[in-house]
Parts: sequence; C-alpha cells; structure tokens
Amino acid sequence: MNFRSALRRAFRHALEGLAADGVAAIGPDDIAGLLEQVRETADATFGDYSGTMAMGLAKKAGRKPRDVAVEIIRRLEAAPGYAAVFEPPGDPVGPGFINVRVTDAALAAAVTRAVADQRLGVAAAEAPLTVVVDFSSPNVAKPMHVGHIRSTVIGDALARILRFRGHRVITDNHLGDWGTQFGMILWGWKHCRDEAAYALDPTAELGRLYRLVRRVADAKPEELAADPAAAALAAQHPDAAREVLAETARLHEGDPENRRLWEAFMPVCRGEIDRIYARLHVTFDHTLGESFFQPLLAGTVRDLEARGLARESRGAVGVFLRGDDGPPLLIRKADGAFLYATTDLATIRWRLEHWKPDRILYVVDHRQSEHFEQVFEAARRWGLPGLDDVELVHVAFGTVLGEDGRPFKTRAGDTVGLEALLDEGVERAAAVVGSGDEGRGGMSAADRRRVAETVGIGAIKYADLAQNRTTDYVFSFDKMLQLNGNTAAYMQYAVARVEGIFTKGGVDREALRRHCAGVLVSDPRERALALQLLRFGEALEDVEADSRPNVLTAWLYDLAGCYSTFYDALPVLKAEGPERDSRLALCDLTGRVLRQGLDLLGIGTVERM
RNA sequence: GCACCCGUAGCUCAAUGGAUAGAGCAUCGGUCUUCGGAACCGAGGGUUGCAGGUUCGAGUCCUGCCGGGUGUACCA
Repeated sequence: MNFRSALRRAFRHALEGLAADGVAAIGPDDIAGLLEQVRETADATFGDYSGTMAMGLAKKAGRKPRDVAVEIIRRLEAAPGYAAVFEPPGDPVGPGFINVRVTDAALAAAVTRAVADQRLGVAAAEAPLTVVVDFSSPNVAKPMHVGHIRSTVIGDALARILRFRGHRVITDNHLGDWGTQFGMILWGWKHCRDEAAYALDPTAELGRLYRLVRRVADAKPEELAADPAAAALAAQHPDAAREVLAETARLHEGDPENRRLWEAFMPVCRGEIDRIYARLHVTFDHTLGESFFQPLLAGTVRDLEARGLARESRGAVGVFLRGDDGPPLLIRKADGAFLYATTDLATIRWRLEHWKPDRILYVVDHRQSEHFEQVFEAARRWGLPGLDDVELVHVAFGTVLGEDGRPFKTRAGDTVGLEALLDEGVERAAAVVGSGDEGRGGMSAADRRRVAETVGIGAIKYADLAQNRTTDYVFSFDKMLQLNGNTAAYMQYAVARVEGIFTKGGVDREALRRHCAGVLVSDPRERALALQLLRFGEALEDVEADSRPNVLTAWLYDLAGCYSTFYDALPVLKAEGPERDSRLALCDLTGRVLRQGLDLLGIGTVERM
C-alpha cells in the first residue's frame, strides 16, 4: 500500500472535477505537476500528508486560496477509495493547506499486510522501464583510487534500487581500456620495464610504469623535482609526451606488437579491479570497455561527417555544436586516434540497437558535465532511431576531499589506493567492534573479522551514499565509523538489536508473519513507526526521481529513530497477548525493512556485533 | 575571458517553491532497579555569503556583487 499514490489518485479525481465544473482552468498537462504537491507533511501535527496546490490555483481561479481549497476538499472526500483509507480532511489550514490523515484502521491493515508480504508492502513500478546504468568505469591501466568509489557505490545502489522497483536494469562497466593511459604503459614497457618485477607482481609493475611515465609525459617541474627517477627519464626523453600518444595511435591502428602487449596486460589489469569489486560485492551485467566499441569508431566518424555534423578542423575532426566560434566536440585527433567522445557516441548507438533502453544513467564525476552535455547534444543531432524517446542522464557527483578540504591525498601527495582505503576502514572497524560489551561477546576471531569487514566496508559506502551526491564530500574514517548518527554502524546496530529480540525471545518469525492477527497502532509511537515503515516505497520512488540514494539513507535513519523511540518506550517481549504479537510483528518488519534498505545500498548486515 | 557547481549552527551535513530551516558531532542538562545503555528525552546554538527582484509563500527561482571549486581543441 502506497498511501501517497492512493492520495494522489484521489486528488487527481478532485482536480479533474474542479476543471470539469469550471472552477479553475486546469489542463490535462497541469495535473501531474499539481499532484507532486501532495506529499508528506513536514510536521506530524499537521497530519500525514498535505496538498498545497490550492494557493497556486487561487489566482488562476480568481478566488481566494481557502475557497479553492474548500472546493478541492469537497471533491476529495467524494473521490473513489478516499474514505476507505483517509480521514475527512476538515477545513483548510492557514492560507489553504489541505491536511490529510490516514485512518488508524487503514494503517493497521496495511502494516499487517506488509508483515505477510515478501516485498514488505512495496508496490512495483506501474510502468517498468529498461534502464541502463553505466557506472564505475575505471581506467584499467591506472590503480583504482578513492575517486572511483563514488561512481561504483552510487551506481551499484541505484541499480539495486531500480531493480527492486521492478525496472529492467542493465548495468555496464564502461572500462577505460583503450586510451592514452595504455600508451603510457606501452611506452614505459618499451623503455624502462623491470621484467623480474613484472614476473613477480605484474600489477605492481604496471602500476609503477604508469605512475612513472605519467610524470615524465606531464613534465611538471614540481613533480619531477620530487621524483629523481622520473626527472632523469624526462631529461633522456624530452619528446616523451608525443611518443606516448604515438604508442596509443599505433595501438588503435592495429600495430601487432602493441596489440599483443595490450592483450597480455589486460587480464592483469582486470584481475586487479575484479578483486576490488568482489570485496565491495559489486557486480555488472556487462563489462563492455572502450575497446569493445573500437571497431565502430571509424564508422561513427564517417557517419557524422556524411551527415554534415562533423568536419575537419586544424587536422582533427569535430562536431561543431555552437557554430564556428565555440570549441567543437572532437571525435578524431590530428594523429588519427579517436577520443572518448567518439566512443561515447558509438556506445549510445550500440546500446540503442541492442538494449532499446528508456533511460541511460551515466554515474560520472561532475567535472565531466560539459562533456556529457556535448555528447548528448551531438547524439540528438545525429538522429539515431529511437533516441528521441530515451532519457540520457548524467548522474554527477562531487569530489572526495580530505579532512583539510583539499582533494583526498596521502601525506606524500599521492592519490589513495582503493584497496588500502578498504583495509584501513576494516581495521578501524575491528577496533570499534572489539570495544563492545564483552558480556554478550562470545564471538570467534573469524566472526569478528567478518563483522569488521561488513562494518568497515559498509561505513565507507554509507558515508558516500548518505551525502547529497552533487556536493563534494569530506572523507573521514572517524565520522563514518561513529556509532551514533546517520552512519552504517548505527543502522547495522539497529538491525542487530532487532535480531537480538527474536533470539532472546525464542520467537519463530515465520510463524509470526503467517499468524499475526493484526498490528495495533494505538500508541502514537506504534503509529509513527508503522507509518514510517509503509513509506518505504515512497522513499524508493523519490530516490529514482532524482537518482539520489541519500533520500533512502535519510529515510532509513528516520526509521531507525522511530524504532528506537518505540522500543525504548514500550515493552515487547514483556507485553502479553495480541499486544505482544503486534509489537513483535512491528519489530520483525522493521528488521526486514532495515536489512532490505541496506541491501539496496549494497551494504551488508550482521546478526551480532 | 566564458560556462557550470557550491556558500546553511563552532564542525560535518540535511531540507522535490510550502507551515516554526533540521540531524549528528561537540557543549550543557535529564531518564532508567538495561526486553542489546552501542539507548532514550531535552536545552542552548542561525539575518541560510551580501544586496535587490519574482511569488500568497524563497535556503530553493531571477539579476548583480563577494568568496571557493571545476571545466574550457586533440587525456579520460
């Protein structure tokens, strides 16, 4: 049961009646926007939901806002299905707020049904869509670092949530496996490889070559001053930057040696990132990297040229989106190599042909917003069949900062490796887990390690997801591992507390779910908890609307708060009869919803911690 | 130069144009003979960077400033 959806249906009926009766000129296209003004109240003293459209409609109707509200209310009460679920709205409040309260009977019935429901009372989307989620997409030749975690964690959460909502979700890791970074490794391999080191630890050696050559090619004085090896190499090869690009171009042209090296290096690079995905419990339906689309690139450029969208300029080929003055979107370099814009355009076409999506989400750093604007615009002008009906969305996110407010780096100024970051999170979590009450410990060393892994990884993910993704965020182990506040550890603890009740009480949860006669919502704290539980589906709808997982974390945190208040004030195991069953059912549903919600965020839970 | 993003409590952050701008941390106070106290309840703390404007209503939209970040023709 989604109360908000039910109430919006009733409001739709009321507003259509208003239009039909000539009270206000409301067109069919206006209705959806007006219905968005039906939402939960900011303060429970106003009721559960409110409609605020009367104030806006007043001018259009040429009447006072309160009069319009009265007209809406009269039709709302008469709407089919309204009275079965909601109390009569009464008079408008203030300038024209229409406040609505769910009846206790309807609330109790709905929460009782949710207890017996596999989907916890969450209705699936009425119109399932095919959604491609393009996320993570690291450059395989570079070590994964803290910057990759946001795309990976946010993208995975969005995919899980959309899937639970009933959409057909296709996740794709669009690996950077064909760009200049490979030219760096190829050049490094040819000029300064350490074969013994490569035989021992290929990943580390490729990482060393990448870091070394990047410094040589960039030739920034301050970096070279700090790195004598790079400085010496740079002095020896003043033309390194150009040579690196040449290696990349040769790879793209099919040069046998570079191709052979690429094929040798790829499994090494893939193994490295797959290990991290396994640890994060992140999976993909497809991993179609840039190299996969490489055969399509020449045709993409030709097609865009043939349609008069792209043309040669200063030796390169670009799509001029803003006339001749603005910078073009380059799709082929003067040396013949293709760019990521080329790949992105070819990828859109390929996805359209093979997956027929309704929506494609690109979970990528906000710094690339201009790139995506241009790519989306170029794709529209390209006139690909079916593209007019596809939503292309850049799900942008901010930078990860250190506690000094600068981009997150080690003291030495290097980017922080993702694996080291996860290790530190788990290590710190182990210290926190170990500090708990020994009396109910009894956990083996293996259990404690498992719990620390779940809590540590969960803390890192949750901290990222809990923040509005559009802003930069400050990475702090101390804050994310706090046991209070909106953190993974607090949420996981809430789950463990619920588990504890059933263990201690020896309650058969399956039987409870089947036989619970009815949940009671007579106490305000029971009522508040029940209502919050039933808003799970609304929270997921809101996450989808703006691709914002922090809406779900905030809702889960509120749920945990409702539960704590309920549990602190009212006896559960010590209650008797129907009241005991009712409260146990609320506990059971809370535990399952918290667990499901965390699972949708890609975060694990434990039975004891 | 131009474009985009950001500026909210001491700190880290919330708040689809709605009602009294909310949490956590920190500070101070309270509850309870612990159904997991890793809890609960409460207080103080704000001219939402500044100045205008639109609106019944602005942290949110528009304009101009100030401050910070990012991007800006051949990296991704």
